[in-house]
Amino acid sequence: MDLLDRDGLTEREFLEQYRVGDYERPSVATDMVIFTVTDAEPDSYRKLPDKELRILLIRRGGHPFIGKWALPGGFVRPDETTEQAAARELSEETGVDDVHLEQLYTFSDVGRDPRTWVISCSYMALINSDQVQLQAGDDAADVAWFKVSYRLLWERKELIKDGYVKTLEYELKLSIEGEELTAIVDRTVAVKVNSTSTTYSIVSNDGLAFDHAKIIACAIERLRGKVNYTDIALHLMPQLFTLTELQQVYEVILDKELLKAAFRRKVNDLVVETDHYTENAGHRPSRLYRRSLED
Amino acid sequence: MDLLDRDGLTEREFLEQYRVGDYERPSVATDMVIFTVTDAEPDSYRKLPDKELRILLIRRGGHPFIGKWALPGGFVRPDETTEQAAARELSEETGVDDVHLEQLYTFSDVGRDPRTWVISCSYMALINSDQVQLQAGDDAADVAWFKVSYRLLWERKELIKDGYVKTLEYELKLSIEGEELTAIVDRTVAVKVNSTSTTYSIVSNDGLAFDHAKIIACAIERLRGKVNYTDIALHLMPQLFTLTELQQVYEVILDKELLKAAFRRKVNDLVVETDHYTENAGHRPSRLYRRSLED
DNA sequence: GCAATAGTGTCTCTAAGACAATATCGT
DNA sequence: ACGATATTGTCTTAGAGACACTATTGC
Repeated sequence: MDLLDRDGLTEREFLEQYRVGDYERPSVATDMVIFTVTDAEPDSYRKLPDKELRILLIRRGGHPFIGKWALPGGFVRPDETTEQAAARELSEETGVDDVHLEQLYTFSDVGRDPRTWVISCSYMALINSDQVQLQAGDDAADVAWFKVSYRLLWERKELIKDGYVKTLEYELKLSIEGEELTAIVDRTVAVKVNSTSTTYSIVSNDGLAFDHAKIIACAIERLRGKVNYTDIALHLMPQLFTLTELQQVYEVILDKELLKAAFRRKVNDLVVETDHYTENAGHRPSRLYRRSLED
Repeated sequence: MDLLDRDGLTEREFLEQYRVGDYERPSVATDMVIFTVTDAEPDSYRKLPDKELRILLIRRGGHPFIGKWALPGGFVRPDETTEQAAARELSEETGVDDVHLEQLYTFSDVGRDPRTWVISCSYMALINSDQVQLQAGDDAADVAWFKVSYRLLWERKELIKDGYVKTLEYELKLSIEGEELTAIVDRTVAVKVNSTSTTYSIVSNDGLAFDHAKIIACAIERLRGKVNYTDIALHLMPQLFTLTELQQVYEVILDKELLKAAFRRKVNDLVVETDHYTENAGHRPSRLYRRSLED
């Protein structure tokens, strides 16, 4: 049963004598887009607070991109998977480990890291604000939860030979008290007879390190897509929540308003009602729900 | 504007003196799942041929996994992206370059390659049988287009503390004249209060190298998912095709029968009718369509 | 009572499922 | 004429969008 290769070696013999060639290898890192939802300050008494979608960024303390903000991340070790590396980073950075974690995309543009050849496998994590202590950082001047806004600025469709090219330009705005980062990201879809390809490019970028504006854009689009056909948004909710709060989270993710009746029908199977209600709200109390673990 | 780091260096100075550390780096490869559709031999005169979904595999000529079949792939070079590496492999292997190419997932299980630490960024390509010459290989005894079948064998749901674990077991069968490879792949979805995670594992595997059964399963699931809400299947069609042929392609991908009337309504916006018809079919001729380049 | 939110009812419109009826070729 | 496929029609059902109406609290 032991097959021999051209040199007459068995597989075991081959592996014993195997030496890693000295061709060049990249560093492989993971970068994480960690989302959570927070409450804004309510405008007036008895009004419900607005929800805000936020992601965690870290200010770089060394070159390259010193002083710029970057996604949390780090290099993958030989004894772990990229997913384990991402979970490790997440735990180090936020102290949380039971979260929704999902691989996004692997970025490998030549020159994306000016130091050396680095390929980044990006992940998205969703945390509810119960789990993580915001602003509580110790030396936290260099770690912050930025409010996210991602809006389509314009789109253009250009006909070419055997197809067309469609360009969508988005503005990504990340803000905290006293600081605002803005990046413009293009998504270009080239449709030809036999192929369709999509590429992202950074048009301008103020304050974000590396190609992280692309990674964040990619994460937001994934999140927006999945919100519509999965229960992914429930990972951003605390244990108990009202349907209005859930709807606000959907709205802040999708950046558009939803109809109440239709929304409640839609999420009906994703949640379970409890016997608890909100109190002292200045208006009619609301039933509290929890995530359904059925299906 | 030139910020200095702790050592008093500007970014330029830092990059000039930067040396790659000697911590371990992985090799990064791309593996490609290349799909196409072929016609089976028709049973009788005047019957339409059935469609078959196929992928390209290469028989390994050296250790490890000598004699087993593997996905085409190769290592990524420092001057190219993973996508360019995939396109290069595809072109070398099939001679085709204007195809639908899409990143799937990055696999990094420890020990997935017995030689050394290899992380694989997998891609899926869709080509139509017009573009590639099947069976035409020169030294093609070691390259073959395997017919694909991927079926759910059973599913189980087990309740655990704070959630449940759902396991779906699939049989992946790859066959050519005189050879059949079978792998059993489990997809396990663990749903807990704060997290949902999905993992694939290979239960048994007869004839496929590395973890390629997982990669193929991942590709088929992506293809099945996208067929329902994109025009991705049209990349498997020749320039001109009948709606019945298109329906057969959908059916062989999804492994289930569709209703004709509903199917035609659904794909109506994805195709454009032409003035051509099939001829000499032994029955009523069918209008030929082409892929729509609108939307 | 009033402001604000909670929760439900219903009409319409669209898309999908199911099935049937008719059309048109090659032999 | 017959076998096989092509193409269209329509009834039903499910879901989303739109909008309106009633309910309930704290102040």
